[in-house]
Amino acid sequence: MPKRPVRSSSDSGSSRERTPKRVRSSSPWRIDESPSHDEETLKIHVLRAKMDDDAYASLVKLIETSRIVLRRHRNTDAEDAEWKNLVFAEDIKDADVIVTAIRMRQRLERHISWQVAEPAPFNSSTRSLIWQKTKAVVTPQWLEETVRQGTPAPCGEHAALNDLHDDTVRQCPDGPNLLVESGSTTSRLSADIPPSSADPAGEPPTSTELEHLSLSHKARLCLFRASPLICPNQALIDELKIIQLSRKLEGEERSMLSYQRAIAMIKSYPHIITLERLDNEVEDLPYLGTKLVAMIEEYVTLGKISEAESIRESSRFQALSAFSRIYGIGPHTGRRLYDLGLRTLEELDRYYEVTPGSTDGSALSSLELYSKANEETVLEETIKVALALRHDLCQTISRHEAERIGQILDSELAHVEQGCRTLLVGGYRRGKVQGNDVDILITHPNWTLGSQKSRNMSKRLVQSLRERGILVHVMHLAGFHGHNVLRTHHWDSLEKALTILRVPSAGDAVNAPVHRQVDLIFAAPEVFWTAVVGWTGSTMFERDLRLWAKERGMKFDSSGISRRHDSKLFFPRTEREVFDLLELPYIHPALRNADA
DNA sequence: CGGCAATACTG
DNA sequence: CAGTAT
DNA sequence: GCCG
Repeated sequence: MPKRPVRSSSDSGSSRERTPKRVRSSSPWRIDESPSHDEETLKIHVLRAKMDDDAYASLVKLIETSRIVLRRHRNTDAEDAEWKNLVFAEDIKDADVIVTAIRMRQRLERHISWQVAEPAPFNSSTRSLIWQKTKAVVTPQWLEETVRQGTPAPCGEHAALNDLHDDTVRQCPDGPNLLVESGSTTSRLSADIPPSSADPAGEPPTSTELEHLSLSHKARLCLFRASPLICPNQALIDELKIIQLSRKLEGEERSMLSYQRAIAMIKSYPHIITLERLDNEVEDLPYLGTKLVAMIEEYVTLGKISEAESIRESSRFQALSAFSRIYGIGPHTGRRLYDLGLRTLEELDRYYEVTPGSTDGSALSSLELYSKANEETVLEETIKVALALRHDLCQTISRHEAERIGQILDSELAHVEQGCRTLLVGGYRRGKVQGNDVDILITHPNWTLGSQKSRNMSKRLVQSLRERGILVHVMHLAGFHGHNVLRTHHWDSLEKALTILRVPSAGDAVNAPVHRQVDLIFAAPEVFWTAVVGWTGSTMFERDLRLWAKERGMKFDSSGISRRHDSKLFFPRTEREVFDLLELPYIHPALRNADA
């Protein structure tokens, strides 16, 4: 039975959930699951022999753009994972893993000998033998599979040579202990090959043993697929994304959703789409209907999608997409500004700064709709700030800086209220190395229902940050009042503050810090793990979660999980319990990247 | 042909 | 209610 | 735009 008894409110402090080992950062409360200071790389060399240029290039690209997690234990908890960047090793001697298409020992030795022979020309065959035994030697499928899953595939399944099978297994970066787990991971592989097997979405596993089995790139919901950060068809996705964005900007919500779903589908498709694969398999995937298949075919044969091209070139699209990057300007406002003749952000500057008293007649008159000629509304103020800071806000934020911002917040929190815990969520938790904003989830053990204690924490923190000159602007401050519900003693179970911060960087006292958008989410301890899942994303993953929950008579949102008929609330005590409760297979955050 | 995530704030 | 944001 |  996946269900857990529900613990009621106040004593369910999530402090129990911390893994005592592997707490490395300065704040003892920080849930430190993927710190950069612990970051390592997994070096991979690709033997060029017996591979055409395209295959070689795509493998190298796959390596260079990927990031994976190693799991230490059988039941993967996010807190027990370690990130590795994949890097391409020029020199085979530096590699931890060797990828080759060669399947015969004699040929392999020839190629490996060359490269070893260079620094140590004599006795190369002996030498090559030695370090074959220090590295895993695997097929390209291992790499594809690894990237697809976001975590190392079992080397035993992909050993390039039978002779070296045992050495390869021993040297596998997922470690010998994971191989024991296989059964699941391994047999899931074969799910690719036969078309067979019922759609797992229709019949979810009830046992955690079957979790991996239930993941299939053919599933309708991304909850049952593995969606890695980068995928083999990224260029195609970039094209479709243009069309998707265009639909959104033009107000075609539904069409936009279809593209988003198609993109998510492709995102979890583990192979490069060729014409052959398109005919055999891809065209039957969910959400790839007539129109999308036609576009994919166009892309596969011509290397581009004409509609995407023309959208890219259209000045309307360029203007609308630029406008919509400004906080507070969405599709509708963007189109109206465009209709007023505005085309660039510089023109927007003038618009929002010049109060619409009178200037040139034509366009400006209708601007009165915006501000009632008297007070500057909050929205306008926010738009002005966002416009003024756009050069900062558009710069991407490195994971390193995101983590640093998290640390600053930790220390700031510490003197606002003792005992806070924070967790970096959003894209960074899914493994992104850069992003446009930073999402930080905050909780406090004493944050309980009846007690006023540490409510208003958001306000106090905001106040304190403002006094220190760190907080520049609050876009939006919201007390997210739980489920309206009757007998829910839950009032402030979740609040959020969307802010602009300027965090002084440690080493650099010279340059002014860049303004960053930081979303602070405050969750009561009972809903902490629900909030974690709700704020880790990706967007499609969240939509599918809610969809799935609804189909099963449950209601999911980041401030709580409840049963629809009786509104009974559930308070999962780990992230995994959230999945169990919804009868879903656990998916590591790194595999929730269902958006482009 | 209806439905597509769900919720809160602003104006 | 429509629009925007998460 | 696609699904049930």
